[in-house]
Amino acid sequence: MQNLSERQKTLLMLIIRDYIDSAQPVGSKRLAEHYHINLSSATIRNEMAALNEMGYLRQPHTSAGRVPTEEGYRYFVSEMMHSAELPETVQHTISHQFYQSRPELDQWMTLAASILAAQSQGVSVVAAPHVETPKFKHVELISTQGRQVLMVLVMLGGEVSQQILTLAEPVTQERLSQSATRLNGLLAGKTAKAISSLPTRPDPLDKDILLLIVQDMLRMVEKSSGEIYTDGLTNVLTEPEFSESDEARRALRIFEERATLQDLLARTTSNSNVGALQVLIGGEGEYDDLRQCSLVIARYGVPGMATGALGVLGPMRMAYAKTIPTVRFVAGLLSDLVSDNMENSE
Amino acid sequence: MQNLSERQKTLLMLIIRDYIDSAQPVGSKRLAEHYHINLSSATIRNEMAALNEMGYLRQPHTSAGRVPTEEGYRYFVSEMMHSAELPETVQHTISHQFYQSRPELDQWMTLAASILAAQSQGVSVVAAPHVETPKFKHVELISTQGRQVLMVLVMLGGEVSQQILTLAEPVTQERLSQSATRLNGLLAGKTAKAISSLPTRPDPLDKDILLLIVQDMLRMVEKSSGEIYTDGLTNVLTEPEFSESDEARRALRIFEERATLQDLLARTTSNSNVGALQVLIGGEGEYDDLRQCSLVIARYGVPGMATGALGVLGPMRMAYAKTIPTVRFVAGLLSDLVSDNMENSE
DNA sequence: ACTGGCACTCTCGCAATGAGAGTGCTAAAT
DNA sequence: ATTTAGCACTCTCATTGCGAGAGTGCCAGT
Repeated sequence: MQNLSERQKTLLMLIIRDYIDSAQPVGSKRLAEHYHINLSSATIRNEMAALNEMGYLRQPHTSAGRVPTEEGYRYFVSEMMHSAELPETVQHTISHQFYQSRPELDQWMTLAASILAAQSQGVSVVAAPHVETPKFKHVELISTQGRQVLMVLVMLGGEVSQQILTLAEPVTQERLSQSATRLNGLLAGKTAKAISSLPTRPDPLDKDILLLIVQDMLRMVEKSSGEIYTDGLTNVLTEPEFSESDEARRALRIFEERATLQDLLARTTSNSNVGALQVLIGGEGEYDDLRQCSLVIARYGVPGMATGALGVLGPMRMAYAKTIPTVRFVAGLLSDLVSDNMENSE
Repeated sequence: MQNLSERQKTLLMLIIRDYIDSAQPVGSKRLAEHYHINLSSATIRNEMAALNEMGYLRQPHTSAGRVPTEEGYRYFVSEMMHSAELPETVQHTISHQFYQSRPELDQWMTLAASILAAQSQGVSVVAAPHVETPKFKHVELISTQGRQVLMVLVMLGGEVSQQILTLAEPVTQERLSQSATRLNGLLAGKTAKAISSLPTRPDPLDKDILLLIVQDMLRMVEKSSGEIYTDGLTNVLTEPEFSESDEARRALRIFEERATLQDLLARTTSNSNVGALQVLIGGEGEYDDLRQCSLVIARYGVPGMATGALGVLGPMRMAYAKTIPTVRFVAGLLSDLVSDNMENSE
């Protein structure tokens, strides 16, 4: 599979690059004319036939131009991966935006999503950093209305999670505060696991509330996984792939049901380390709805502490040359921000 | 403009109804055959010509069928408004879903959005109930990370609003809690206005923090306006209006920038009372991006206390007959839920 | 006041046609 | 042994022409 001659390689790269921004099958003549390679169209034809054979290209119909296959895109991406670097001016513009925004997670996530979408002309997804084994720092119980109580849980590292509890009967704010204070003393620095194995000695005062709270808190901490931000949905609607086939359009439904999206992002946790960038092309056989799409995705953050994921979804014919370095750069930037934040808090 | 004969009226209604679910210009012959009116196609033609003249119908090209104009839709809607009622079975199904969901605002909003989208096949928008002149109930300050503090503000009525503050320097949780306690005593039951006119007597201990907090809180309460939930974006992508012209597609951008969306919803505050249902057809000259769309919108809640808005956006050719009663019914349901909630808390 | 009939118009789908682009292969040239 | 020129062939796509179908407006007759 790696037995591509140097010439075949450059040719393949050229063809794919051309197809990516023309969206039309590219033929030998066009290639020979537009790019000044010192080769005749006939030679190119021969090489094309070879690339066809090897499975990197395919023809929509006999005697039309060539179009990259998934394999073709994979080769293209793996070749380009190393070389691609974001121009310094762009790097500066982006950094600038981050450092002049308010230093809040929420702002950063929104900004990251917006930058990724704008640069790549695709749909961006950013998952907030999340601590793998969160440790309890502080809890607050706030009565909002009748039997409803807002529980705000702060993890070591600053991650915040909240939930509304509906109690069996109204409880005053004073008693809630007392409970919270006791919990804070009891649970400081503990992980979810440590808490669950805590002796549940009956508490004469308000044990049922306490139990409920502990339970809910566990559930919350367990399932929590960085909040998800997206942007650029409308970008992709103008791409021919999406306005024609509604197969591609179905892919957008993913963005309405966050569940599969989280799934997709979670995938990167196991498969890759922070810094490594993955490109999923054509759903990789696993995600049927993404058969016509590509996903460029990366983890960011401080491994072992807090990590998140971010990426761009687009048509398979996406502008990898711009998207990949952008994703990589923004991931690096967020990693720095997260790690700065960590050190600050020690 | 109201000088429509009874026959013209029924004809117009029939034509529009037919066009709404066929999406194709409707002609006299087709009309005469499919619906057994005791009229010949020739007579219908005459009436159609009249309706054309009056501006309710128009022809895409000379001698094609007729298509409703905006005026036509307006007439259609205003006629149908009263009669339309949701079938009882559907009413029950919907109520059931609400009463068996967890009694949390967040759940209700999501559910409402999902029901509206599913019933109407359009894009739904639901704005959480919001108190016009919110009164302070409780504040909590929680240190999350370094200099960052999460401020959670609870209004009378149970509305919750939060914001992250970045202080000049780190402050311990104890001191934050003290400040919060003092604020709670000082501000209980006060409106934003009342707070702003409070004497800002310098506080020896931590006056700068206090000032900052009061300021930020005011800003927060001022600008806050019920959170917005949407659903069904993908519904509308299959409609011919959206997959063909990208003019319509541009309308969807509105859902990415929540600002204009809030604007749109806010419009209903001034224009209408709770219970009244508005139908904006073709953007009504004000919203250029919505020139091809219609918006069915209603306020819900308890006037003077907490109100919100909800609605459905779709192509001008939307299924009003289903959308309007659904919007009305869900608005009523949410009104009940909100008002129940109010009483509960007294 | 309605309807039947007629002439007319406009779209839409279908087939035919021809240009253009592309291919593969073979034979010549380097 | 590569590369190239040339040729025959294929397939798409845009254009054209044409007839069917649907629709209209109007006039004259019930």
